Amino acid sequence: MSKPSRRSRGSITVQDVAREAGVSAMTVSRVVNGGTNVREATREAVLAAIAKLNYSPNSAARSLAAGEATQIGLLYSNPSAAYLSQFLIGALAAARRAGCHLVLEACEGERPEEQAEATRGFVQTHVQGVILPPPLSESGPVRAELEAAGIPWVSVAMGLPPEGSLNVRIDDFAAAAAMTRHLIDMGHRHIGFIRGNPNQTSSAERYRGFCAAIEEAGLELAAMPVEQGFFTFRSGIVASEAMLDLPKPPTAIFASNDDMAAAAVGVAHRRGLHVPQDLSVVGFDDTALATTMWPELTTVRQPIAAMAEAALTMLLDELRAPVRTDHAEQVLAHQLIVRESCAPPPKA
Amino acid sequence: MSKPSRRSRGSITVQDVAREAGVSAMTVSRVVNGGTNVREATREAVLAAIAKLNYSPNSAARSLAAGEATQIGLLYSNPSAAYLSQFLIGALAAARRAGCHLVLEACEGERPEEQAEATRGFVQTHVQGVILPPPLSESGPVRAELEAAGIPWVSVAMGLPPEGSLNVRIDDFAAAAAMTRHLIDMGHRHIGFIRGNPNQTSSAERYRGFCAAIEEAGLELAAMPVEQGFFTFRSGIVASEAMLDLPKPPTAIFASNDDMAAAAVGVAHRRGLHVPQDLSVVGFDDTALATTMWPELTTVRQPIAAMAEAALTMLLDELRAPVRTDHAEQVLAHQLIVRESCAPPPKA
DNA sequence: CAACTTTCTGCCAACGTTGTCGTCCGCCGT
DNA sequence: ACGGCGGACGACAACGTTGGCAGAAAGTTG
Repeated sequence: MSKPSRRSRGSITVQDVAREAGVSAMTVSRVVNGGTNVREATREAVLAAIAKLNYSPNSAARSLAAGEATQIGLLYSNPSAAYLSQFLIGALAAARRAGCHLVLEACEGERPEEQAEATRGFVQTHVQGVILPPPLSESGPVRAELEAAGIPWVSVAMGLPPEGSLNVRIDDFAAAAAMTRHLIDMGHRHIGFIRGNPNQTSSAERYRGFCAAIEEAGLELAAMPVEQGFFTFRSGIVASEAMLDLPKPPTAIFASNDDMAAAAVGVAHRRGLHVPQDLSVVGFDDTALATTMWPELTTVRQPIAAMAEAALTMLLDELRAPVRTDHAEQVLAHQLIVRESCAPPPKA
Repeated sequence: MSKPSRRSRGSITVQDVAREAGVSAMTVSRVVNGGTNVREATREAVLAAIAKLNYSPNSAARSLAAGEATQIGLLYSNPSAAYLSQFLIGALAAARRAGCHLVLEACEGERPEEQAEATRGFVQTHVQGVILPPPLSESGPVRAELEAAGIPWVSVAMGLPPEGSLNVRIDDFAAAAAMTRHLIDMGHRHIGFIRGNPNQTSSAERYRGFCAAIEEAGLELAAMPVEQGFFTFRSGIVASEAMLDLPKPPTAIFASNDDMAAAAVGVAHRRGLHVPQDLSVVGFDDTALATTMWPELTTVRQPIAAMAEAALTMLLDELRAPVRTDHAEQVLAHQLIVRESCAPPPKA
């Protein structure tokens, strides 16, 4: 017997499967991927051999041979940690299936130069494509830098994506409208709205959704208190205080994200208002925060992990496409999550 | 000119660098990794060529040729989302440097069979090693399954790791003692403690640290209210209510994690107690929650990302070691984060 | 200066997979 | 019945890197 090889990992390869099934390695490969032009009997034999030997393809060899994109960038700034972890889970799952690596890069700064800088650091590491979760999906400097380097990117969760961009999102407008309708259906007629950070188009879309539902119900939009927030907990405190200081405070507050909703609940408690008996509060995003507060928050759930997966898949399709596809958009379904922070308004 | 190759990626390879530097590909490889036995002049020439051509090694080819471990499992259950995102960031960074893939698997269930099941699913995907963040780092079924399959693993953040295990952690005992001392230094003499989930040894260690600091200060341990919690927000509510219902409630509450501390703050607010004027509350972990509440939480920060990196590195060392190293342990530094939820006790 | 040791460096093969292209076989139409 | 055609499959090379070995260069000693 010849000594096998100096550095054999002893793992099962296509060759082993091919021998077992009595076919060639190429046929095994064909069965494993897609499997066009393989006779049914052959396929079954191969599948049986795979099962018997417990074969799993070597992803390194696969990437090498196929010459596929292997480094995908993910530029994150500081969305809520809960958002990021869900996002990473989805992206990782898709990346592993595709056999590519995720390259993370943090971009903490707000300033344009900082964002451009982080992006350049990225370009130099030879990533073939970039995924941009919010709020960076809307950052001008980042996109300009990628454009200049000729690197394709996918924006995630933009409210209103520009024409010709690759993006994955939910329908912020419809979700916000549905939430507003839920409040109206409960009997609220005086609803405060805390807007999101204006640097994201989803803020505007959510506000639009709110307005549309109000008018659709025949209520007077101008009578609704609206405060500007910035998606941060602190901005939520300021906005809610302003709202509750009004001569006629609202009976419900719709905050554009969970952090600000949590702030509203905190402010209400501090003023001796009970939630939801005295004041209903609802949020948006369904982050972990929504269930680590009391009462638990009624909110809108985005399928974050699924959005990340869709983004990565879209990006890989783009990279592997022989010709540049001009534009792709995917809108995933959101979900209204009803918990305990919302009740009919107190009797006047 | 000969047409290059049917599937040339046009990327820079070692060959290009070698040609540019006037050496062989092997020498380039040696310079890139470690660079033992290369003359200084040669090294410089190679580095110059690398810089000039902007070369970056192909990780797929590298993994393939070196035959290194490429699939590392990460079995996560449901620690706080903030914890997981930090953990993933650290693990991903290390994984990319090492050129290996992270395989995630969720393990939501509490029941032993569910945990064993999730682990088996893992074993079948041919992961070479597994990282176990808390609370799974202490799960008997998971570890038994891995042991049976002969897959090495690294436990992260166990309080008191067993002999002969690979693990990365902080000193929970010292951290809890330091936090307790901080409260005592502020003047508190009557401090309540909410214990963590008994399924994790870090809970016991944190409690030990608390006790040690109390006795060290000459206070009577038996006089301190202690309630059992389970690291969840809800368990924190129950524990804090019990504590504040006491005839002589404590002036400060030390919760074994941030979620339970947030619950304590919520309960206090609901009873009209101001934090920190009437009651000080401190937590442990420094998750995102600590800064999305009001007041912001004094807590202990674990270097989560660094722990994940250390765990992955340790695991790879283990896998590549020719002989099984018997035992490795790494204790990273924690940090006391002082914020606003803590003040001297009210005058009696 | 010769003989020997040590440090460097290059050639070849191998890692496990997929793309290309050619061959073979059977089926169909005429 | 024969030529053509297309589907199924295999042989071979290539992907970019690293390990083993051998040979060259440099340094050391008598």
